[in-house]
Amino acid sequence: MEKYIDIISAQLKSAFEKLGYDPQKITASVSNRPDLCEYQCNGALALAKAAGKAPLTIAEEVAEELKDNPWFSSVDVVRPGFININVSGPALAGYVKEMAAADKFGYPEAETKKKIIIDYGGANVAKPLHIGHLRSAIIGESLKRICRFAGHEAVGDVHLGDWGLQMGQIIAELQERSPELPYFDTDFQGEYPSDPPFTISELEEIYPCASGKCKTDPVFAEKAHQATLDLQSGRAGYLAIWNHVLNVSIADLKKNYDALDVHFELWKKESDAQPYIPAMLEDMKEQGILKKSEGALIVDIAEDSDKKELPPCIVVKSDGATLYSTTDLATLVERRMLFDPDHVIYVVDKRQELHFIQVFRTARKAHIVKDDTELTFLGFGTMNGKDGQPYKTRSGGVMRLETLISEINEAVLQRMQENREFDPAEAEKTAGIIGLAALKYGDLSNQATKDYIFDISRFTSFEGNTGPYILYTIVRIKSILSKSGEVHADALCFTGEESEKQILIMLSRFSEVVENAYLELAPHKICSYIYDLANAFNVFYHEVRILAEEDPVKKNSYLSLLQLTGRILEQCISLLGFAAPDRM
RNA sequence: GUGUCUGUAGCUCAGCUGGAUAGAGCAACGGCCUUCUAAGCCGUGGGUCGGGGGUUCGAAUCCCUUCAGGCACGCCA
Repeated sequence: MEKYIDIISAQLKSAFEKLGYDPQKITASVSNRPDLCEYQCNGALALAKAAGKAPLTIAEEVAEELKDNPWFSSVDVVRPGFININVSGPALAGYVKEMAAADKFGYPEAETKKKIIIDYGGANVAKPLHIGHLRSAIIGESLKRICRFAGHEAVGDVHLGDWGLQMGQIIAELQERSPELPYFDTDFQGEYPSDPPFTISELEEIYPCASGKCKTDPVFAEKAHQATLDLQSGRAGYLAIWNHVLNVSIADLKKNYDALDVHFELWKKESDAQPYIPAMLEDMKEQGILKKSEGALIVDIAEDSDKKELPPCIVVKSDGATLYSTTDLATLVERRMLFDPDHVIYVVDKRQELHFIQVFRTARKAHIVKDDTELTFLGFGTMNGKDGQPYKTRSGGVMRLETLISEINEAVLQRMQENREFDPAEAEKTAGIIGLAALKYGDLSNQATKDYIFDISRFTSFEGNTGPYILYTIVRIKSILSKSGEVHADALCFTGEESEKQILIMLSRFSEVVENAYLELAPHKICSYIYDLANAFNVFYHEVRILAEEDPVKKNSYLSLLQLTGRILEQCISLLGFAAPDRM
C-alpha cells in the first residue's frame, strides 16, 4: 500500500503542478499546530521567491484547486502562506480499513531485499553479562526485528570475544589450581574428559581472579601470555580447555539472553575469523597497502577530507601478533564468504568509533568488502546512574544483568500487588513480562547514540511514557475485545468522533513511522509513535463507551478500530522486542 | 592540545533534512471511579532552547565564535 502521507502529498503535488509550479519539493507533513489543522504544507512559502509571487497568493490558488478533493475535508490558507489541511474522515477510515486487511498493515514491500548482518551483544566468554551489555542487546535485537519487518533478511551475530589474553589467563589460573588435570600433561594421548572441569560460577570467579593476578604478578602474567600463544598455535590440551570454556559460557549466555528475549542466529566467535587472517594479510600485502611503521604493519587510512589526521589501522603488532582490528577485518572476510551481506551494522559502545572508522576504511581500501556493501557503526551511549556517572551498584561494583532484572521484577511485583490480587504463579509471570517492557522501553525510548540516565524507580513507576503504560493500553483493549464477541474488521467506518479521528490518523501513520525507524535505525521513533497512539486511544476510551454503544454500526466500527489499534501496538512492541500480557 | 559528541522546564527526555504560540513524562497544584482495568483521563503553574554573532521572509534546527561537560586520540578490546 502507498503510505498515507504520500497519498496526501501527491494530492498537493498535483495541485501545485496543475497551477504551473514545480511540485518537486511539495510535501504534506503532520501539523505542528494540532489546534489549527491535522496536516500542513509549507510549499507556498518555499516557492514564493522563485515564482515571483506572494506566498499567500500561491497558497490560495492551491487551496482553491483542492477544494473538492475527496481526501480532504478542509483546506485553509493562513497568514504568511501556510496551507492548513484537515483530512476527510471517511476517506481516512477507508484507508485504515484497507490497512487492517493488508499484509503487514500495508507496509510497502522493499524494492530490493537486502542481506543484513547485525553485530550486537558484545559478550565475552567466561564473563557474566552485566549492565554494560544491556544496551547493545536491546538495541540490536530491536533493529534486527525492524529490518526484518522492513522486508530484509537480517541475522544477528553475537560475535563472542573468545580469543584474547583472557583465555590464556584462565588456562594459567586453572593450571595453578589443578595441575593434575590431563589438559596440562603434554604427553597425554587419550581423550580429554567431556565434562568441563568447572561450572559457570567457578569460571566467573576464575577469570577476574586471574585477570587481577596478571596485573600484580609478572610471573603469572608471563605464564598467561605463553598460554595464549600456545592456545593460538594449537596446543591440544589448551584447545580442549578453551572448548569447555566456550560450551559452559555459551550455555549460560543463551540462558541470559533468552531472559531478555534476545536471540542470535549466529553464535560466531573471534576465533572463527582467525583462519582467514593469513590469506587476508597476504592479499593486503599484494595490494600494496601494508606499511611497516615502528615495527608494526599498518594501513594508512587518512583521507583529505579529515579535519584531523587519523591514526593508521594497525593490523600486525610489532611482536608479530594480530589484534582486534585484524580480527574484525578477518570477520568481514568470513562474512562475505559465508553470507555475502549487503549491509553490516555494528551496535557497539560509541567509544569504539575510531576503531570502526579504521576498520571500515581499511576494509574498503583492501577491498575486503564489496564497494556497495554498507558498513554502519551504531554507537550507543553509556547507561549512567542518577549522578550522571556510569551506573554502579550501591557497593560500587558492576551490576550483573541477572541482578538488574530481578530487581526490576521485584519492583513490578510490588506495584502489581498494590493494585489488586493476583494468583501467585500468574503474578510472577506477568511481572516478568512487564519488567522486561519497562527495561526495554526505558532504553529504546532514548536516542541510541546519547548517554542516558538509568533510574530503576522511574522505569518501574509506570506512569506516563513508559513500557507499562503501553502494555496497560493493550491490556485494556484485550479486555474489551474479550467481552465483545466477534469483531468484523470491515465494519470500520468514520462515525464522527474527534477522538476516534485522532486514532485513525495515528494508525494511518504506521508505515511511515516504521519505515523511518528502519532508514534511520532509530527504534526510539517507534516508541514515541506508540506512546502517541496509546495516548490517542486512552482519550477515546475515556470519552466513548464502547461496549454500551447501542447503534450496532458504531459499535462494530469501534470494535474494529480497537482491534486494529491493539494489533498495531502489539506489532510495534514486538519490533521493540517485548510483548504484552493478557491481564495486568 | 587535536578531534568528536552533548548542552532544551526543578528532574528525565522528544523536537534538530529551517516554518506559525518550543512539546511530553516525572515532580508541584486542582478536578474525574454506581458504568469497558484510575498503571487511566482532564486542567493549572513552570522555558533568555548554554552565551554571542551571522545566513533567511522565517532559526532550538544551518554557519561562525565562545563557555561548560562527556568521550576518543598506534601496537587493549
